[in-house]
Amino acid sequence: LVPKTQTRLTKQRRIILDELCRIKTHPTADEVYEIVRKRIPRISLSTVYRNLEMLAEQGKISKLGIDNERMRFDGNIQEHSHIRCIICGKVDDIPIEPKVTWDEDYSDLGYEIVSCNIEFFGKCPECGKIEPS
Amino acid sequence: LVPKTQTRLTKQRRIILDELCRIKTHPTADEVYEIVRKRIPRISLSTVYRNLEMLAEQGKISKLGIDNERMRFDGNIQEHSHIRCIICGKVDDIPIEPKVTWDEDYSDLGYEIVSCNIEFFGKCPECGKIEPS
DNA sequence: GTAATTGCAAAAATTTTGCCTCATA
DNA sequence: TATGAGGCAAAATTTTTGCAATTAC
Repeated sequence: LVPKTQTRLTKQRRIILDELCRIKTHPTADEVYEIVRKRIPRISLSTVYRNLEMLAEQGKISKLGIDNERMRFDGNIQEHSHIRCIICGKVDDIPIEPKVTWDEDYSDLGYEIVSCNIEFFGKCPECGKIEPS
Repeated sequence: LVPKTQTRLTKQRRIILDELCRIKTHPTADEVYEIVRKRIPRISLSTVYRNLEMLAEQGKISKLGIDNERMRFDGNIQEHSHIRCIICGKVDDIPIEPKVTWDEDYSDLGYEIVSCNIEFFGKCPECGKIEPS
């Protein structure tokens, strides 16, 4: 059995979540720190990191991009998508480009859309064997 | 006029590109360093970084994920996609989920596909004004 | 009261830069 | 031979960790 450890709603945690839900941008840890510091001047950056991590684990916030991402390089410059193993982090190529369509008119976003990238997530053959769903 | 600066094909650059095209994985800079080191034992990690950067700029290799990505957090846990400005890096929400379809049968990848993420790239209203295409 | 959490400082991990030497074109 | 590029070491940047003090429950 896993000893269930309670989580306490500290002022720091509450305010970090509160601010993150309020703002429309997608701040980095450092930016969250600067925002929260206006309400808790003595908060430390490591508290921000720890709480962002915990809130994301609990599904109360989400992370953009890939967890612990370091830049990866690809010698194949043909257009192709990737699939990333959610267990071991391995990245493989997907040979055929999927199609992306949307019904909504995105023009009022004000963005000029240039391209899009699709990344799949799944369990690779090895990890699927070890941890069957 | 921009003084065109020539690029030289050094042994280091040639071998980095060669190895990156050979392997099917998508190594980090550090992993490229370890691979290339078998052929050029005295190469330095900074040379690897510099060349990966240059090769990517020249379009001879590509980078997975976002350039200079730091982890970003989002207080909105509704499923939604994002669009990232290719000029200033700002990330905005896209309200309606686009649809992804594919014709190919991906089952022989051996992956159990769990989800996929679509990220759009474009010019945000501000940057589109400054640098019209 | 107990143990989860904080703040601080130091360490770890990743990437970039300065500078002098080397070697490609 | 001129200058782009490399090697090395140091700096910069981002994230994690150890620990004593604090605080939510």
